[in-house]
Amino acid sequence: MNRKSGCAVEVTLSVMGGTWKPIILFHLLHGKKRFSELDRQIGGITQRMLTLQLRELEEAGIVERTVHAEVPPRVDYALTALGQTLQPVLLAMRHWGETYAREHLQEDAAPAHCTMDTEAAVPLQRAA
Amino acid sequence: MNRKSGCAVEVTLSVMGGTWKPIILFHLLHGKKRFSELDRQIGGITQRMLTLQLRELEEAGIVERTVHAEVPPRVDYALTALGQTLQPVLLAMRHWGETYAREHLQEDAAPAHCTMDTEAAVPLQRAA
DNA sequence: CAGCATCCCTGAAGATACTG
DNA sequence: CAGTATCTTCAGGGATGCTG
Repeated sequence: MNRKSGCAVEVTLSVMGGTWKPIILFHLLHGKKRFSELDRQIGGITQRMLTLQLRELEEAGIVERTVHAEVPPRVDYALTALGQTLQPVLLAMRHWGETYAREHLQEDAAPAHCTMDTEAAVPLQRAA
Repeated sequence: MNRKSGCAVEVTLSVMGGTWKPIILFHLLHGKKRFSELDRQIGGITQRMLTLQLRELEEAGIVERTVHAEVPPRVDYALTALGQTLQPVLLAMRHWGETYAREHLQEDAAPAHCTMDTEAAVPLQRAA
């Protein structure tokens, strides 16, 4: 746990900070996803990174990993109740990014898989 | 600009991501601050890092740098109107961090300089 | 399919010293 | 006071190949 100056912001960062975690979490807001789905939907991530990040999120109690004892193997990941509470943060980030891109970058909006209906996605279970 | 998978979240991250930027921005929510004030209030950051991060934020149009032509030299930093729009994101992060720390880390809340009255701080100028 | 193991590399961040 | 200038370290991340 990294708490350089003891700020609550850093606690959040230590859990969902980094290059990939916010993106992974964002895709999971949609609902549970399989490893390969995440792999495909998040362009550019390596399997190694995806695995590592998912493990860290799992250890922080943010995502839940379910292994189905089948052949071929199937594993899916979903946000835990605690993970759901990150929704406001993630949505705030997305909203800001969209506005910034639109008003300051003059680029088109994010592609469909990112502009997905997250507002109407999974309802918050613990507004904390 | 890093847009690996084109997500709006990444746009936000590219602007306010990293180890120090959120913390710096957080301290600036309070109002304008001098270089040395930030240096002191953010425990553990080096002058070099502080300078670098502030320059990047300045270039992104998030903070404004004001040089006072005096002796001894004085420079202060403040959020621009655009920077103010990050408030919701920052506050959401802090709020989540506080709750997480309280409920899952069983540690005391953040120190005073972080629990500062940011809710009542500078009002949003462009809710975007 | 999901994911480890290995090796490698870059770039973010730190330490320290100096200056207009 | 508010930075620069160097040098160094190291962890985040990439590529590839193998396996239960």
